[in-house]
Amino acid sequence: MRKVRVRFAPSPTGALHIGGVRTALYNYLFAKKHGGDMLLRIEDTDSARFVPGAEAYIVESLSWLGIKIDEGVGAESVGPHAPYRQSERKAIYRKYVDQLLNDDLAYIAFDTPAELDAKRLEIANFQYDAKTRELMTNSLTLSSDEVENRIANGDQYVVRIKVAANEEIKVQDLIRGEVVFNSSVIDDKVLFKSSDELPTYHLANVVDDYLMQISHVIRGEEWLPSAPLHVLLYKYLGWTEVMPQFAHLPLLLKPDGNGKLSKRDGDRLGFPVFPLDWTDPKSGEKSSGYREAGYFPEAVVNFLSLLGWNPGTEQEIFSMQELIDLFSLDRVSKSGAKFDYEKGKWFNHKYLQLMSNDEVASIFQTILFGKQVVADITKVEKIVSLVKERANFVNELWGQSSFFFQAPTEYDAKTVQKRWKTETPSQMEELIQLLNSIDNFAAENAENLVKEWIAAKEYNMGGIMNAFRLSIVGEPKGPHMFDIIEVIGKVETITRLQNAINTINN
RNA sequence: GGCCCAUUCGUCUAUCGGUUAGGACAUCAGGUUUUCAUCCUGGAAAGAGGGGUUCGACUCCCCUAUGGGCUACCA
Repeated sequence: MRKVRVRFAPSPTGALHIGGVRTALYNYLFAKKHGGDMLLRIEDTDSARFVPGAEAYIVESLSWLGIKIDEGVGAESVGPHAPYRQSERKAIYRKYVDQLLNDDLAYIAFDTPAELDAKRLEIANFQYDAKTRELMTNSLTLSSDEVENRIANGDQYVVRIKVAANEEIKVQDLIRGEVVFNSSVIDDKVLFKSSDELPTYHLANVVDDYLMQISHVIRGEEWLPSAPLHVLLYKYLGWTEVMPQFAHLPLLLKPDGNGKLSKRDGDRLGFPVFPLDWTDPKSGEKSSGYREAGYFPEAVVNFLSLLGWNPGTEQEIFSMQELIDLFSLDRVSKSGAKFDYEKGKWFNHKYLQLMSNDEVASIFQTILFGKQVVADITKVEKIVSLVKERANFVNELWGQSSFFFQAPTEYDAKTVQKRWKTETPSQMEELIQLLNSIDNFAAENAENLVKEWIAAKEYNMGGIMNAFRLSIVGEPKGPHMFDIIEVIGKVETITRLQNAINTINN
């Protein structure tokens, strides 16, 4: 059995889409499951669409997510098939173009884009193929002298594959089974263009997969229609024996309505569709990423892994290693999955709860620094333990705990109206007296003493506690009152109570 | 238009001919928390339609419908 070698082969045309991330993830899981290699190859044969920074973005994204590249761009050691950028492999492809030309399996065509457009207008559903190639300007209709003259003359040309009419082409897909195409629906695709001496995607992809000994091609479903062309290329080049196995993944769809998930959906519905923040170098347009939105990479990986695959059990939370152990292409679903952002948040919530308080505290502390809040790490850790379960993201912790660090500057009007009665100020004065006399401010002790006082005075428990909370927090929210005052301490507690008495209703 | 792929609760999905069609997210109702949130318990919620095949179809086949992808000198 052949060594498993898979590749992720994006084009550096912008930020890596979350669907692409999932494709990379599935490739990675499959490779690691079978002890194989994961390659990263950059498919930049279209210089017009090249975007600076996109490649670095892709590498950083995969690294953040914990998808390790064994070979190619971004790998620790580049590998035996370098270079792994197609633009740097220019010299390699020409040989195979010539081979196809010599074997009469491809031909040279001179039709300009304008002429092709004209043909499309002239003939409805025009396709450059066995039926129409005789009508066009190419090496099949021109004399060989004429062809040579034109090339010598500097005329631009392309090399097209010569697809035979009406033959069955079978694609074996690991997810979908056998898919049969009729060769007549495939056009004579351009394989190479003289303008930049570069192959197009199809040829470069097949040649590189062959040379890099790729065993499995795992890619998005949008490639299924061109799979028969690729099968044909393997056949024409004499490589059928080592042709990789194909697996076409279902697409990620819009959360609402229909269609492929796009950047616009993220903007419209308010969630990231990219792993990392990205600013388009040309337009300056910004897109938000999962990392900066506060997601843990493990949560994103877990979430994406289950969008189109599941192990058949009711387990929901998986480490990368568990995913590797469990992954199997025959458990990948066939139909597209609508992107359910709410579930993504839930995954992050789960991972936040799983993370230890000191880990969360150290992340939270950097957020606190950004807010000019300096706090001892043990105090931050204690606060994290009290509010962590309320949050989906570390960056939500501030909203849940700011009152630990800052006294309220205003008091929620509705709560004041509801909880601050005429007798409240004098009760709070009494509470101050009581708290002042307590030496052990640990939550349990303070709670017992305060409750005893309330009972002895026959005060209303809710009336006291809610006014107390309003004084300390400023709003009707937050964890257990006595946990809060234990953290902020006696002096601060009394200060806040006094401040509330002085401020509210004045 | 043509070709290809797909179709189970609102969403992600389990089921690989015989099940009260299961789980999760979201939602609703109770409970806990004298706050808010969390959490716990429970409820509602699905086989696109029509034909076959079969003792028996969500499951296999065909048709229809719907959705999606592709249809460039882009990937």
